Amino acid sequence: MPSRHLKGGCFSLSKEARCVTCSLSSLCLPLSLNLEDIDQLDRIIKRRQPLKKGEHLFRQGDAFECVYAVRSGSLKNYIMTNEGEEQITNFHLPSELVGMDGIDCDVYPISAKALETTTVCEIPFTRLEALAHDLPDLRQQILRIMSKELRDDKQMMMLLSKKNAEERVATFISNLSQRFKRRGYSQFTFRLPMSRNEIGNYLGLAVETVSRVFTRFQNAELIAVNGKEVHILDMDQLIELAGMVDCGSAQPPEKIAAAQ
Amino acid sequence: MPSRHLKGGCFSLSKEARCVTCSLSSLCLPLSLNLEDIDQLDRIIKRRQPLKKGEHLFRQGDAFECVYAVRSGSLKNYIMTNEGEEQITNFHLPSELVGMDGIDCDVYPISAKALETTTVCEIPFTRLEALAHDLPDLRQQILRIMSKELRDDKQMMMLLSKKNAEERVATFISNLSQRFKRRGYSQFTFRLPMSRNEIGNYLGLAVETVSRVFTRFQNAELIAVNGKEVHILDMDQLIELAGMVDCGSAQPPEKIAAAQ
DNA sequence: CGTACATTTGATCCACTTCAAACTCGGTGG
DNA sequence: CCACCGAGTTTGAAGTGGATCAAATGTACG
Repeated sequence: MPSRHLKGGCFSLSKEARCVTCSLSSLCLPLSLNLEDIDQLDRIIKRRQPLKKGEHLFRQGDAFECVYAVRSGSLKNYIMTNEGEEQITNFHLPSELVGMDGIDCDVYPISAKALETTTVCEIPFTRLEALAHDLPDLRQQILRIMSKELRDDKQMMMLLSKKNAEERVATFISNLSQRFKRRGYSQFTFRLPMSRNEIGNYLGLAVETVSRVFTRFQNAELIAVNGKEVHILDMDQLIELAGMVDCGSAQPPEKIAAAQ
Repeated sequence: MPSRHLKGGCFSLSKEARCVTCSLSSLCLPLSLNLEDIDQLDRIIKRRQPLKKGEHLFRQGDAFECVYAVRSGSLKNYIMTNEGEEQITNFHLPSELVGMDGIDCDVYPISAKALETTTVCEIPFTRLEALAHDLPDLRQQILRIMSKELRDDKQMMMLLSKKNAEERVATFISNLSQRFKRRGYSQFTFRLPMSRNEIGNYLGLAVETVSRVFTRFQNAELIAVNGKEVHILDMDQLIELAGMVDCGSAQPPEKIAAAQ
């Protein structure tokens, strides 16, 4: 299989930290690259020390230099309103790419902060760009990732402008569930890495409203909640309640839309 | 004084319709390309017959084949909720690129419809991709355009989840004003290409609310409105009211964020 | 010049926010 | 080992911004 020799200088941390052996590679940047190309990508990626909960990966206004792939843990992205309050724009789970919206600025337009202990792969953007010059598949994958984020953003706009509180929370939970599933975790039982406050901020709701909807869902036996632990008891109804399916958010674009 | 006509750079269509002579090229895809490269880009671009008001450029679910640059007129993008109502996700003015969020689907995830008589440049995506293989500047420009859209989307999320009705409308008007200005039109006097209904849909407000805010602004002598004609009387206060500056939405990323 | 549609205005209603207070839980130090 | 603290969460009560309903006015266009 891998004809290439292991690159020199892989000690303690870096030993296992290679794209070829990474269980997330099929969801991440290396997708659709062949082994040699993955190896090239590997060489420009730095594995950083884990971030502790609450630490920033980067701050709005920092010089834009790298994009990052989450390896474990989770992050939130947020921007600041001019009154100084934060608006969370995204949560990131393992395999997801962070920082792509800084490409045409010299600085990151958003901040990224760890919700728990989190490890990331650091990818210097200029080197990624240079590599993409030679690897059409990598280029395409970058575009795919960005256009997927664009589509997710449109779904989020729809949520914020058309859905009521229950639909928002149902959408949020079922979306998380699908993402966990894709990453090999249970789709029915998981731990929310973010606080109620952060959920509310993200969904455009007051904390109290989020809390109330959680209890309502619990009473309706849709879910069972214990602090941050969530069990989904009735997935069908939850998705039904969520309203619209997040087409393309969880699954690759099969022939879903073809039916239309 | 009435707003000038949109001079997308064409009288008899195909003859004048070349990127090199197009007045929009500095805002559009050719930005930062040299003359030769522009010429190459030119060759893959098709100029279509103008769309009439209400016609679709493409529909959600159509096979994804091309991206489009608006040359004159304007478009709206929208997605359908599963109840069949539309959610407008964007309005597009001349020089703006449409359809990039379809890249990783086989189909367009949104619809694009003309708000008025509109001409576009049609760019077959596979050919664009092939060309981008040889032109790093073009590649970068594509990334820039997409990442700019990502940033605009985050701003929109902030608007939808944190701003009240007046702030939303003020943001909307001042944002349009800046975009018109960049394109060489008056920033103080312009014609809204969309209906009140569409504004409300886009901003997550009921039509009635939009209308009320317009009259309130008019009474406060912030703006003067006559149907779709808008005069901005007090730009400073309007921007003040809009709350947060759309950093990067209108201007290229100067050293705005550096101050932080 | 009249019909259909878009916009405006007024009156009422309601989902969510806000304010206030109790409760839970993980951690910490006496 | 347990009392205590503070942040996060839940619950209750009251207030409100914008939605909805209804109707009048304005406007485009065949």
